[in-house]
Amino acid sequence: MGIRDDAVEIRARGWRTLAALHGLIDTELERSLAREHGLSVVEFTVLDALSRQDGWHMRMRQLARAAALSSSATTRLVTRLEDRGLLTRILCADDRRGIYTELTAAGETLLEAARPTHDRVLEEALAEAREIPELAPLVTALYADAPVA
Amino acid sequence: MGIRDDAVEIRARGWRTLAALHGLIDTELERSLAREHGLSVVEFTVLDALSRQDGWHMRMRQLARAAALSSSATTRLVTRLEDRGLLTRILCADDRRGIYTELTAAGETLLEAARPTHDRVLEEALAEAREIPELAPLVTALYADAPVA
DNA sequence: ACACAGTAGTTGCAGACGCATCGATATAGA
DNA sequence: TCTATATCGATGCGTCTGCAACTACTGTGT
Repeated sequence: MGIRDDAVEIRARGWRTLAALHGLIDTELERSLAREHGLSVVEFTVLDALSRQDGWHMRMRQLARAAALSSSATTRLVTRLEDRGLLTRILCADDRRGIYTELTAAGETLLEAARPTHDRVLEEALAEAREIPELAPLVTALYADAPVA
Repeated sequence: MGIRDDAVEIRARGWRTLAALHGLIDTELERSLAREHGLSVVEFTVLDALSRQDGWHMRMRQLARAAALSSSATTRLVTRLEDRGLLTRILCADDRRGIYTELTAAGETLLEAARPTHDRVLEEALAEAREIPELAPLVTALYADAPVA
């Protein structure tokens, strides 16, 4: 058990910390967004990703990456949001295999309504995590990773 | 938009980074552990948590926390692993509501067999994440958070 | 022009999850 | 002591997920 095993253990510990912090935040966001706006975390993530996109449209595959979802899950997620009138599918003219998704006015409205909840709960969850010794350093690192200006 | 909004944006960005890194690692671990050992990430997490426990037993609720799972999911997860003979339920003598879970020899064996896969894929996933500009700083922070000695 | 490999998105299917609820036990208060 | 409240784990139910297979389209090489 030398340097090599240490590295393995450090990675494993880091991963456990990362997973624990992620789970904590995700769980609280899930509950609050669902209760107050009828949105899941991935749904919010997709709407948010679309709103931060130039021209407000993205292809399914980009969406899948942004939400860390499989393509099949993305299909159904987009279908759900489309059925609720929060976004629309737009056929790609140049590549007829592709499909663009774009936020509707209703989607934008709901997103902006949900954002305060999202931000508040995220802040609370991070504050809570800071009180847990194993998680505190990672929380600090998260703030430190902010862009320089 | 002053200091306050900056803080909100920094948190949101940090959360997106955290979620992206978690998703990347989780997806790769999931695939590899399933293919090579028939284990999901949470299943591995539970076996690993049990193996790092003094006396090798934990209560359901501790397990739920360690795996960031609801208590109902924990019940079914333990049932699955018990049915496969990887762990056993033990009634609590002092608190008859409680149930301890303990690794069996088979569980320990499978865990040790799966550990190399877990460690290797984790290393690969982190190396991959390091190549992605948005994720690289967080990966570095993960290593830096290692205990001093 | 044509076959072929690669990519985009959808669908069938089985498995896992969380919420709400429930029975059983523990603990605190009148 | 007896009742009220809280905690632990299990179960019914509806929803979401990934994998594998499929269709449709693109681009390359011959």
